[in-house]
Amino acid sequence: MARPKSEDKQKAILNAAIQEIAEHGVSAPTARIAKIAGVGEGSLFTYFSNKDELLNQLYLYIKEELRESMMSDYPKTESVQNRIRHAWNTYVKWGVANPQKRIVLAKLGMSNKVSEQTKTQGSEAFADIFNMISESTANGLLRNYPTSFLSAIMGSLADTTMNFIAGNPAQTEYFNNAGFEAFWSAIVNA
Amino acid sequence: MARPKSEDKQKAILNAAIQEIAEHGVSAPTARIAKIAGVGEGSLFTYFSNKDELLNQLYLYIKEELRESMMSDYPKTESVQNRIRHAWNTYVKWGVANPQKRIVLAKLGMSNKVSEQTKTQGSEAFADIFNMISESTANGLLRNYPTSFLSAIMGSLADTTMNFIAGNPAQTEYFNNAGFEAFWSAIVNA
Amino acid sequence: MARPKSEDKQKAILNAAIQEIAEHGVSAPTARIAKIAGVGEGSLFTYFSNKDELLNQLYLYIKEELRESMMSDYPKTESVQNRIRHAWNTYVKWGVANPQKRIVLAKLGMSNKVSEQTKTQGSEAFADIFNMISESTANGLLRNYPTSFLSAIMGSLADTTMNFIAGNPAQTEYFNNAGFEAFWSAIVNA
Amino acid sequence: MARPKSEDKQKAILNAAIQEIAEHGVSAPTARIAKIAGVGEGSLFTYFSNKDELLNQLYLYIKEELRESMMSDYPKTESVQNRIRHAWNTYVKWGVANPQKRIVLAKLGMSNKVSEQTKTQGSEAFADIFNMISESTANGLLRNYPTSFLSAIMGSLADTTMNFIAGNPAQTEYFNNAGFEAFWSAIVNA
DNA sequence: TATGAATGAGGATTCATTCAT
DNA sequence: CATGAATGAATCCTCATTCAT
Repeated sequence: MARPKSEDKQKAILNAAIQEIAEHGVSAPTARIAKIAGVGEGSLFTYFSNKDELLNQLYLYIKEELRESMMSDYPKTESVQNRIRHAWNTYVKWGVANPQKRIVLAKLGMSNKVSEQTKTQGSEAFADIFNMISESTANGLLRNYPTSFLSAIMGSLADTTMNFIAGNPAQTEYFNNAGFEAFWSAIVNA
Repeated sequence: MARPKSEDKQKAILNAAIQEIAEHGVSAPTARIAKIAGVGEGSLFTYFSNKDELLNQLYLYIKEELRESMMSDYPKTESVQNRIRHAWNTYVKWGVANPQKRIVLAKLGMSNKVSEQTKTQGSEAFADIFNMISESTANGLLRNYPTSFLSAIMGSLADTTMNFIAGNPAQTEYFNNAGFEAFWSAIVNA
Repeated sequence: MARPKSEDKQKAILNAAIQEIAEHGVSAPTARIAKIAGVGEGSLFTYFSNKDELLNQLYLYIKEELRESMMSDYPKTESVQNRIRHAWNTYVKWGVANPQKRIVLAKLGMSNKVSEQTKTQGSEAFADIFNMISESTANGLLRNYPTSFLSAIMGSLADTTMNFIAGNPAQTEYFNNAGFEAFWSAIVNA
Repeated sequence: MARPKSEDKQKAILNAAIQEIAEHGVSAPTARIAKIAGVGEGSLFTYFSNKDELLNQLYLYIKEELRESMMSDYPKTESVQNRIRHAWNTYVKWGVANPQKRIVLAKLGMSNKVSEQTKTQGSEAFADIFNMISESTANGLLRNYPTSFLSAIMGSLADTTMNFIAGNPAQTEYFNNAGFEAFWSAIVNA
């Protein structure tokens, strides 16, 4: 019986980690994360066996949230361009709405604490988008680049776009459109 | 803090820092950096007043090296497209030839140890390119986006390109061309 | 703290403690002991108010088991030499058969967690042997040393003997005899 | 140049460790050891890479001191019995004079932190005594037991003797003689 | 100026014990 | 009564920085 491991507390720790890591980097002390999460220093380790584990779980946690954001109302039946646009829009929207999570994802991605396996696992969530791009390459709509390259282009241009929106929130619409325009031109078969 | 006699030692420290930070991140101990540089761990602090200072100097050191690589044979008199292509090529070439420096630049860029001022100062070295893009926007060759946005697009697509080359050295030529093609399509006025 | 229903669980904990302490020392975590015992980590504290209490009880538990081993078929009516030989044999036999318990007894004996009172209490179980030696000293069979000294000599030589048997199980018989021979010569009145 | 690693400080740490471990066991905190040694908490780790290393070095340090005590005026040319008596006397004398070191040696010997290799190395210092016993066995003076068994008997009886002296300092002479008498009877060929 | 020993604040992690369930 | 989640004090160790040499 005993007290069951609370999912709330686990999430509180993950969210506290987001806050702290966004602000102070991957080296943010576990003690501070615990404090912000409102749990004891030791409790963090009942939910994550060690800091690395926390970092890896955090990476997947954010990726999963992003996936949900992008996939919840994914228009499977629409045209490819519309679907790509939808992916772009939802990604940018999420990034703008969750600047800390975006930063943390980037910091974790750079860190050698997050394993390749975790990164791979994180990417798998986006298989739908990957497949869509893959098909569009096959049918000649997009340039004949490796799908992973096209995906990476999307990621990097969307990130750049988000950075500019973050710096100029008033021009969210403008940069979102400009970014997509550039992106689309970059990948579409001429 | 007067400029110390040995400029060699200063560079040895910077280069050691590149090695260590590339491999172990910004948290690489100063003691290890000093050891690899072949100087005493205290000596590091006669060349850099503290670790943050070292990190900021390192950022500028690498940026400067990159600038030299890109600008040494910059074809001032050629067409804009050729100059942009030259910038792209030299950037990618440098990045491929100096994977550690590229990683370090990225890690330092993410870190909150490198000040905004330093980052700004690092960008100033690329004023020529910035200006060229600026002019090309004005004369209608490029899309009418803020120059900083166009520059950022270049940076992010070039980085993406380098990542793929790093993963597939045999296809250096292919990805360099594909990346540039995408980039050029992204920015050129339709 | 009222005597809990399950005496089995109490013993399970004591036996688990033997295992863990033999292998990892007195600092073996209560959580691990509980786990091996198959009880919740909190339950351990319903059987023993704290770790020190567990350690002290464990000391007595093993001593008591040893006493039973040595006394169950104690030949009260035989000659002194035979009785001493019987004590020696049963002690060595027990130690060889229960190497972990022997180690734990030694580790607990060294530890400052086990109180003097507990140690005294543990010795009282061997009053019969003590008395026998005492009488034998009085009637001139044994050297005129304090009984406690003679007892200690027996303990240390038996321990040494067991160590050698542990290292050379094939020569159990040999070392048992050699050890007793040395012991008897050491204490008998010349 | 810099400050040279002070041998004094190293010894201060070892001696502080003796004090603390004698009193509080192998789990004595490094911080407290450092404090008693009069050095910073961190300094301990410039002399010993970690606590285990400290423990192993401490074991050898004490063994070496014991060896010096026993060997400094070892009467190589005297009769075997005299030499054995000398070894016994100097051992007991050392143990009585250094009760803490004796306890620490015992505690370290029990601990799984001290490696077998260290223990072996610690024994090698007593090769002279070992050889003497070996020869005496060969020429029939001592019982025909393995030398290591005879050595162990000496160690255990001497330890027992020291324990009694520690408990009754006024009877040092008595127990020393009684102990040796028992020991000699135990090992000499009848 | 160069060195690396010295330092203590800081950080990850463990663990006996408590207490909600 | 049984459980194991919750806790924070305690512990080992690291590291930027200082300073004696």
